[in-house]
Amino acid sequence: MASRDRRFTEDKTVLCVDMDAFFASVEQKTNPRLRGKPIAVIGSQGRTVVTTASYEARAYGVKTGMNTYEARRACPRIIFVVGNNARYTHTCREMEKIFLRYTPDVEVYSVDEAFLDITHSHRLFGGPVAVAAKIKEEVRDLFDIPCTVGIGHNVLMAKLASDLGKPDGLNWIKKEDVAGVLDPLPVDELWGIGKKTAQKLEKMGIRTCGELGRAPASLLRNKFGIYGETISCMGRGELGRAVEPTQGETEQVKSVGHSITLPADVTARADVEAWLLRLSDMVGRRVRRHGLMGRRITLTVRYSDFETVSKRVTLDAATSDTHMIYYAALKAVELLNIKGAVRLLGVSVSQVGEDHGQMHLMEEDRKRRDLLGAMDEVNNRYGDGAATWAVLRGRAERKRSRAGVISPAWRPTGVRNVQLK
DNA sequence: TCTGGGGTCCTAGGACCC
DNA sequence: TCTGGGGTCCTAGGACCC
Repeated sequence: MASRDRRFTEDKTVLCVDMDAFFASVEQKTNPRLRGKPIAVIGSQGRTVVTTASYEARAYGVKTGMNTYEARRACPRIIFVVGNNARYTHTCREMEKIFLRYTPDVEVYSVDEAFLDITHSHRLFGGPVAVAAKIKEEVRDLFDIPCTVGIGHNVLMAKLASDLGKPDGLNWIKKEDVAGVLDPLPVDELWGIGKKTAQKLEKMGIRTCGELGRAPASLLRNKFGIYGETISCMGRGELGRAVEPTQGETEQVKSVGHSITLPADVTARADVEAWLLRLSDMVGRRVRRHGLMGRRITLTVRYSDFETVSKRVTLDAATSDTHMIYYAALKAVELLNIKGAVRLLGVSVSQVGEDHGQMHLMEEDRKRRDLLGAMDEVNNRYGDGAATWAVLRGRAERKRSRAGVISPAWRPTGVRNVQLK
């Protein structure tokens, strides 16, 4: 059914605005000494990977996802810069204001990428190319950073146009040119087809989008299920997913979570518990800030050999309480029977819904809720960790990094703004 | 100095019921 | 007793994205 919707959606005029090496560009703009140099933006200190490499670094082969060791081997002069999340989300917010001048249908897909449906507005500004050019110019004027704008008749083609147009490009894949562009294009250049699917397709003798689009849909359906129908359409440049305007602060999410690769592997149960309390508190605060509650708690554990396992615990009632989340995580630890050195821990809350307030809280519960509220206020005003739990002292808390984490998947508003403040 | 962190969606397989 | 089949709900894990 979803695939059928995808097939028969009418043509639109869609822009994909994608910042070029966004985090690196912002850092180079902010700090002139970094301009023209190979830099890599990384998460917090410790065991981390390259989040964004500047184009100067990419010339040496530095790529997103490389660990710092590999990056330095590829480019000995590389400068590592710890990311500044507040700066990126601020820039993203300001950019959204520019987009909204051209259409109300703006989907801020991530902190560095947005889709604009300009089907009904582009004529006011002189057509799709004029809109794209104006947006590029305004972004350049205001922020002094480059972006690439792709134009297509749907989201899939707009995205592909921007990918093919990078960097600092303006690329329109007109409908009549779609087949010609797709025919020789490797399948994994399409948005939604990754390495694994590309490998499976290759075994079937399908390497290009042209081959994918011409392959019998029944064959793909048998091999990939519903997804097979979707990629069959994608091979022909059809993907009807509409631009979904961002809801801002009222946006609904399905899960809220945090995870961390520990500064060093831990084996002691007390260390695991201390980190879990810290993660539970981060999750609880974010959930409470947005007036949400969730019923399902998922613990994720990655061992030193990178084996990653998870355990879900479903509560009798939804909660936003740090301690309820924490106790559920501890229960999951018991069920998992953790053995060996732990590299990463994650806690997330799902089956999330709005907190409508509890009419008949017990006295105990009300006290706890008041305490959490007071702690949230202190932390929001004075910074993460100003008010914390006694057990954290000397363990996880001491190792807390100032930088926090950065993730390109963030959005500037709503629950998916991950900044804890 | 080996390999981040935030999400969404789909599927296989087990439990349970009729 | 030598073993149905359909439906639903739940969980763990995988693929994909930025």
